[in-house]
Amino acid sequence: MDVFGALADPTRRAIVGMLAERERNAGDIADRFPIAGPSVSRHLKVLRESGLISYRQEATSRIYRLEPESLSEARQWMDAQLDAVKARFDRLGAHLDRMKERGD
Amino acid sequence: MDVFGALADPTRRAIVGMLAERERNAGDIADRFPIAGPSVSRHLKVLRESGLISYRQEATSRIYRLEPESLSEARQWMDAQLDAVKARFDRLGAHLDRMKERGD
DNA sequence: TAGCTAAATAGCTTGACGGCTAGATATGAA
DNA sequence: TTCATATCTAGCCGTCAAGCTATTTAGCTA
Repeated sequence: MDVFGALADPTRRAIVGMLAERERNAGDIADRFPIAGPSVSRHLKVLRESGLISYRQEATSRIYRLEPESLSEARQWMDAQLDAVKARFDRLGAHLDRMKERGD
Repeated sequence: MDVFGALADPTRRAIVGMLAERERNAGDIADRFPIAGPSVSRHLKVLRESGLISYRQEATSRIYRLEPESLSEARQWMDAQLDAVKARFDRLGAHLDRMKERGD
C-alpha cells in the first residue's frame, strides 16, 4: 500500500499524529486505541511498508518514529496540484487584465 | 468517504490531477482511462461526495472542476504533523545548545 | 533452562471497494 | 414524438482490508 492508501485509515492517521509528537513503543500506541493489539500491529505494519514510519528494537520493545520525509513527499503531490490550479487562475487574471487594457 | 480515503485510489488521484489543469466533462475524463465508463462515474461520485470536486450541468454534459479548498484542508493536516516534528527537533537543538554553553 | 513480557504472525469472518454489464434518466436535434 | 448522446444508477462478483482470537517469536530475568 502506498502512502495515500496508508493515510486513508483514521486509526493510522491518529498513529501518525501520535508519532509526530514523539517516539513511542508499540504497546503505548496500542493502549490508546479501543481495538485489539494485533489489529494495531497490522496498522503499524502497513505504515512501515508505506515508509511513513520506522522503528528501532530496544530490548523487547519496538520504538516507532515518524519518517517526515515520506509524509512530505505526499504533501508535495498536493502542492503540485494546488500550484497547477493557482497557475491557471493567474493566467486567467493576466488575460482579463490584458483585455481591460485594450478596452475589450 | 473522506478526502484521504478518496485520494487513496490512484485513478482518483489521476482525475484530480487532470482537473487541476483544467475543467473537463465526464466523457473526457472517462476516455483517458482503460476502465468502463460507469466505473469512472463511480470514482467521480466518490470525489464529489468527499468535496474534492464539483460540477455544473451544461446541456447533456457534466463539467467537473477541482475544489482546491478541500485539497488544501488535507494538506493542512500534513502540515500540522510536519510542524510538530519540526518543533520537536527545534526543541532538541535548543536543548543541546544550552548544554554546550554550560560545558556539559 | 523455565517462565514472563512485548510484539508479530496465522487464520478466520465480515464488510467495503472496484470492476463489469444492463438499464434508467435527461437533454438536444430531427 | 422519436432518436441519439452523455451520464448516472442498479445489481452482481471477486478481492482486499480491518477486525477478532489463538499461536509464535524473541529478549529478559530468575
